[in-house]
Amino acid sequence: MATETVENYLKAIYTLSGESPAGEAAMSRIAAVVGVTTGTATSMVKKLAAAKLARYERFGGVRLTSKGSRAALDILRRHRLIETFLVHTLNLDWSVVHDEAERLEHAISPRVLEALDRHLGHPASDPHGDPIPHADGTVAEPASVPLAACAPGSACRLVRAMDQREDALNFLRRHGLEIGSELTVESVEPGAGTISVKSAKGSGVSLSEAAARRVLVQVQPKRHG
Amino acid sequence: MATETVENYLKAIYTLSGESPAGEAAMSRIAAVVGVTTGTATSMVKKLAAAKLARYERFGGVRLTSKGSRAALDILRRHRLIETFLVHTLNLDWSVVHDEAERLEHAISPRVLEALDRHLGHPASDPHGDPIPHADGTVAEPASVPLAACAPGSACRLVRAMDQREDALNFLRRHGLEIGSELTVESVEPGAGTISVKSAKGSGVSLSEAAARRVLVQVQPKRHG
DNA sequence: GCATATAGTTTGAGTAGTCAAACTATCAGA
DNA sequence: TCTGATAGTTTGACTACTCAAACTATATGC
Ligand SMILES: [Mn+2]
Ligand SMILES: [Mn+2]
Ligand SMILES: [Mn+2]
Ligand SMILES: [Mn+2]
Repeated sequence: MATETVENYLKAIYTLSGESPAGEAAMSRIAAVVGVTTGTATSMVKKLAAAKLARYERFGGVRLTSKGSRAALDILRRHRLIETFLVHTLNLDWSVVHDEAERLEHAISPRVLEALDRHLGHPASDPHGDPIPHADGTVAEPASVPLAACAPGSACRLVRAMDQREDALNFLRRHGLEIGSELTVESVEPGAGTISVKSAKGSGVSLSEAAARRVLVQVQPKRHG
Repeated sequence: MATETVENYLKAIYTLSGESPAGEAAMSRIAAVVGVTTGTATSMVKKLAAAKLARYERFGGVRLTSKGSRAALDILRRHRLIETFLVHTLNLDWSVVHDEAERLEHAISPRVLEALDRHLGHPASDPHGDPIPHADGTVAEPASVPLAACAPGSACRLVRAMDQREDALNFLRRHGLEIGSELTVESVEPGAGTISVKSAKGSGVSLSEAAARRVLVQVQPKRHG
């Protein structure tokens, strides 16, 4: 197996590539996510390339090989199953489980992982709505749109919170915004750069456009009548 | 916190000291348990001494300071709660959980540990009968005697399996010897160096004296009539 | 087209942990 | 008391990872 360090780099490159239009990860972003200097990231990426886990050329972007993606998905599966366990079985709050899973994901064996998956009933997504990759390396990403793209009056269901920092998740929870919450877009103020929504339970709340881009929803079909 | 490596040395020194009459751990035993050469163990023990976790002098034995013992008990608490979780919640076999816990024990935070303890109902002992140290650093070691010390005809209850190697535990399980099993000592053959016992469920079985020294029992009070 | 800010790279040095092999203290037996 | 055998120590070298700081390519803005 890869070392804990290598696993963290693979996960960082995978998620950054997914967020970028070019499908590439920038060295400085990798360094920031992993928590090292860019010089350190450069030398590590060279090692990943030598191990055929990443493709990379000097001053060009970094992307994973299929071998590297497969490994990254495996780590993501571990991470998300552990988060699900921490919330469903141990009753920890969704705002704290990310950091816990960040360490446990490197210590769990395939045997324990599959026992966990069985115990949880093979969940499709984690407490933040992130899809859990299957053991065979496939992932089903349910269709969804950023809340920021919704027109005023839209009725939607919150399906995923992309920003998993503790305070971001606490903010959502405090305002009745959880995975599965039904909400209505009250108004969009491009001038102020805010979006006001109202959840079924909980009063209305305003989000910045940046925050609303990191909250994914499914627009509800219109009701008859 | 200490590194994973340091934690493994502390646990090794703690358990070896407990097994030795002098209350000391020999360098070669530490090296064997941790899985390094004796030279490596020597240099690591020096670091532990510098960190006030162990006391040691050249060519003398190694023992933990109170700070070191406290740390070792904390690791043992994590290890045993994790084993208990793996058996009770995830239904893994008692013969495989030791190795799994060996890695997970270094990745679990106090928050997750206490949630696990709550979820399991604050168990007093792990699947092998090893007592689980309390969060305050105390341990209750219930009285017990080695099966090897029991006279023929004794009725006892199996309370602890000290040899946690996979094949040793599988052997016991296969012959109906589990934690809590009632058993009777049928005969002791000093010539052959064996002890024959019979469990309530399961046929009789012979153990070597060495194996019987690592199985702890409580002698049952005699029944009336 | 050229300067410069930015992003990326290289180098040199350091920490943590490890091994192989040369070496040394200790203790038991002759 | 000497002599090995055994257990423990030391040294030198290696891997994996990291940073600070000097350096360099690339993209932008004028
Ligand atoms: Mn991680
Ligand atoms: Mn998640
Ligand atoms: Mn361990
Ligand atoms: Mn145990």
